[in-house]
Amino acid sequence: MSTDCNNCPLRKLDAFEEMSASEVSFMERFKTGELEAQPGTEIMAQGQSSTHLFTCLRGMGLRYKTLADGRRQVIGFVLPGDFIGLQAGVMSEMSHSVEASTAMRLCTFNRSELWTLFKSHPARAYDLTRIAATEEVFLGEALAAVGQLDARAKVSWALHRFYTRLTAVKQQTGNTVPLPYRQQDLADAMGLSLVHTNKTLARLREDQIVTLSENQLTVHNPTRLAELAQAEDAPNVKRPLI
Amino acid sequence: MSTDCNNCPLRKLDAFEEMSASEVSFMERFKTGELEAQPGTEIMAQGQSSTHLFTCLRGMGLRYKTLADGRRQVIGFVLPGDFIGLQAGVMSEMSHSVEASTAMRLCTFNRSELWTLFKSHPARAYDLTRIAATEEVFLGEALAAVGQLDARAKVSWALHRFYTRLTAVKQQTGNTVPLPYRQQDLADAMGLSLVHTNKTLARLREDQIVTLSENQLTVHNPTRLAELAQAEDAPNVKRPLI
DNA sequence: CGGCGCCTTGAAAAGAATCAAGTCTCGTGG
DNA sequence: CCACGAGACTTGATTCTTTTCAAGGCGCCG
Repeated sequence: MSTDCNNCPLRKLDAFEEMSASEVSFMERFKTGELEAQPGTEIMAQGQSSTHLFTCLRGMGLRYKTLADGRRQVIGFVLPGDFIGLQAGVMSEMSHSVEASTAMRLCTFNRSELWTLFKSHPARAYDLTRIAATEEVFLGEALAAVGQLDARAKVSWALHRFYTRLTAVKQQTGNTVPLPYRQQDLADAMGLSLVHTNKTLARLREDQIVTLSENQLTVHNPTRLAELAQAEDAPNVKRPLI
Repeated sequence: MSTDCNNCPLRKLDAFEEMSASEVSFMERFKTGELEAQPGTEIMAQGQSSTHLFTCLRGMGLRYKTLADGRRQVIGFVLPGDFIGLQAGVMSEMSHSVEASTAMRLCTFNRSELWTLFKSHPARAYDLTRIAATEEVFLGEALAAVGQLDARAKVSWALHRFYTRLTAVKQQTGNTVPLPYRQQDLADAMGLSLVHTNKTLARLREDQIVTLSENQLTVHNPTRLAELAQAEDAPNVKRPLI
């Protein structure tokens, strides 16, 4: 039932770093099990603590914050290989919620073991810090996109980022990837209204840049999309997997 | 000339955690010196690596990203106690630049010693991760503000956050704090135009909420400001100091 | 004195939000 | 088997927030 860390399908991917045998065996002990989350399930709740931490093994989700007035800001998309709950792990509580958009399979860890990880496996602790720093970079880019770009560029940015990340974990077939989010999710991610997001998507489709339908994103013109998104070409470095 | 970590003026503040004697002595060794940065100096540059990491001891600065089209997004404000260069430390390069707005005094550390820190001082490594996670929380809130609030709330949010943070490190006198940033900086932080930011500030002044002039921010009505900013009252936890 | 950087203010233009229907699909229950 | 309703996606019309354009003021320094 549960996947052995030795045979972790993610770690084989180019996107992730290799791990020494002793590290793998530590991860094997660190991992307490697996969890299947149904679409729509809230995996972690804003303001709550959690005894468990997760790594997304399969499926996709959404990170979001709920504001005092009820508005929602989508903070990011959870894709295979993403770590969930770092904040709950090292701080008192989560600053955002995490929800499953598709069915998701999660590796589970005990928060209480996190300190053991720091004490006995500094390399893994270092990796955790890198994951946090990577997340910070990501959020900085999102902030720049939401703050500075116009609607067309914002939507392009979100789709480009999503396409790039999903391609890195080999979820694409040709130039199309699954995209299990609603337009409302996209709108909430980029700070746009649903209506305007929809019209912007229609224009991108007319211009033969991307097509978004039936939970599938097809990129017809990757170059143009990257231009519109003002994408900074990341020097495709491998990232750690917890 | 250089401040002894034993007598660090910051660590005495309520905002920061205590540190054991052995930790202090490690920090003393970890710290390689101090640096005085003049206003306008670029302390770290986006896309560059750095052999040094810093903690801000005195003064204030600005983190920002420059986009492909030349626009600028201010990512955050650097205040006393803030760590600078975590990304350069654990990743190949910085994703944003850091600039001094006032004269700044910086504690300097060697990037090459960072790994020693992880190996020999797991508690300090844990603290570093918490700092990264805190930054992530911060950016998430900024993203929500920029994405969801209207101009008035955005400006209120920025001022409220600034006032709150600066008060925590005891830089206020009465209800006024120094604010060494230009309106353009504020505008770039919240994704607004300079003109609109200016008009919004004028309205907040008319409404007797805050006054911003001559590099001083005076908060006349803190309650109303927090309301407008939709501030989530943080459970004033102490944060680690590196 | 002149120029430069920053703040301020008014008017016009544009971009995005809101309002208001209407379509399509899919699952449910009569 | 079909009517029904919910949820997501579309589209047009209108409103309004925010940007852009333009110009003037003020303080400071060479």
